[in-house]
Amino acid sequence: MSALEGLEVRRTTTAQQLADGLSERIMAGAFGPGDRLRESAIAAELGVARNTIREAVRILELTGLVRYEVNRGAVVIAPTPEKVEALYTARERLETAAVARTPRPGQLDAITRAFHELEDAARTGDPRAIVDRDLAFHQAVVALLDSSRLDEFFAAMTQELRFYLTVLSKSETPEEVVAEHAVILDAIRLGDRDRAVAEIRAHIDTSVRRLNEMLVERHLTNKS
Amino acid sequence: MSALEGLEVRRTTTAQQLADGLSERIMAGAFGPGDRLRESAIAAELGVARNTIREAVRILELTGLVRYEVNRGAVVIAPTPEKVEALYTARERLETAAVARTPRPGQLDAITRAFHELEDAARTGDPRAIVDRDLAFHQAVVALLDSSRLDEFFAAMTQELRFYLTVLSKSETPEEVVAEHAVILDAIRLGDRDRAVAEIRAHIDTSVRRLNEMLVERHLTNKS
DNA sequence: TACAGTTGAACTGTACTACAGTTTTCGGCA
DNA sequence: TGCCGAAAACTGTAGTACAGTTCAACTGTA
Repeated sequence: MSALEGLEVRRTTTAQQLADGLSERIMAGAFGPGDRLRESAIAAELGVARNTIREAVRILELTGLVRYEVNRGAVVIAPTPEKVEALYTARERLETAAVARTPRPGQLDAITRAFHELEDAARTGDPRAIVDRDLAFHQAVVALLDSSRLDEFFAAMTQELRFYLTVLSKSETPEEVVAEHAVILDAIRLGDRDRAVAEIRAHIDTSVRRLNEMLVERHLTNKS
Repeated sequence: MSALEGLEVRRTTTAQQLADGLSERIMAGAFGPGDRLRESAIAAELGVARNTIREAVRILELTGLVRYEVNRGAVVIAPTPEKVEALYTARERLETAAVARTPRPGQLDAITRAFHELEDAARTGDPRAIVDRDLAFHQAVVALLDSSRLDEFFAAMTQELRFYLTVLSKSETPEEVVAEHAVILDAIRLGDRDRAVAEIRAHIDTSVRRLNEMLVERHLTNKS
């Protein structure tokens, strides 16, 4: 079997590929929040039929990056204070529940590794990479819950959040980011559950506050 | 604004209506787990175009009741021991995290109310109603987490679970169901978090075990 | 100048047709 | 019985068409 290791045929559809591609573009900011995805335009530009684009966008909808409005088609989600709040509340519940559990050794290692990768990213200073590692760290924390379904759910939220962060072009020095996560990791490693919970809370609190500030700011500049 | 309360025009598409209808049929058992939803057949029967059915099924996919397989189209999800396990694990994590929190008065009332409705349903003996109230009780418990996103996530899982239960035609006397939930409610009302967590665990444990037994049974009878 | 009403272009939602490539079925063959 | 290959059934995609909706520019009016 090893001679055929990794060999695989196409096993995907045009619509799926389009969905992936569109997802990337949206994440990269090619479409802003609230923008409509015009089917005919996209179809023409990419040389595919409109119904294929429609399928692709429906697939995209699964990831939560766009939603359909009747007679307006697919619209890129837009962050609002309420949505950000709801997202972070869910995160807080999951992450605090996670750190309240006794970690298995492998899980601790995974979190520690995630932290070190965050440090590495911070050194390079690439904001995009930092955000990625930041979210990966939290994903590793949620993995403490030992639930694949919750892992998936969190991953979906992460995707949404990453988009918001991209849109709002986060501001925070890499050192601060690392420091904030270091205390969380510390508490987890020491087995100090209460402190871990408190640190997670504090971390999420400042995050949501900062995000909302950026939101108002963006709103104001958009008005002008 | 109250003069226009509840007023709303049609605001829905054919595909959405079809999705709702199909969802009902699937839940009612018109399509068994693993069954394919054949587009042309459905389209012809309902007198709509095939791409409209396709859209409807994509919408259905959002609820998790079907998933797409390349070149096989939409397939109704089927319970497997692994899936049931994963589903219940996620439930356990959420519900135990929920009862570990201090409930607001309104929340306690909601749970109590849900319990009484479960009792009422148990008296009628209608299995379908009992399952509905059972799940509603747990939804009320998860609401303790105060997170709309988690409420939605749990609701989606509930939908999936309800389907599994329908398929496997659950066996358990109404009295047992009520008794199991009564102890949970009790623990919550008394503010005894540890016991609440333990009761939730026990409840979910027996549930998953019973479901898996029914799964094996079904598997065996299907083989014959 | 501000504003309500009208109009037309741009789009979405849906239908229908077509066809290549895949899967499934089914009858025969060993 | 179990395997094999051809036919049938079905999915994925393309392309066209059109009614109904949305939106923005235009018009006339106060």
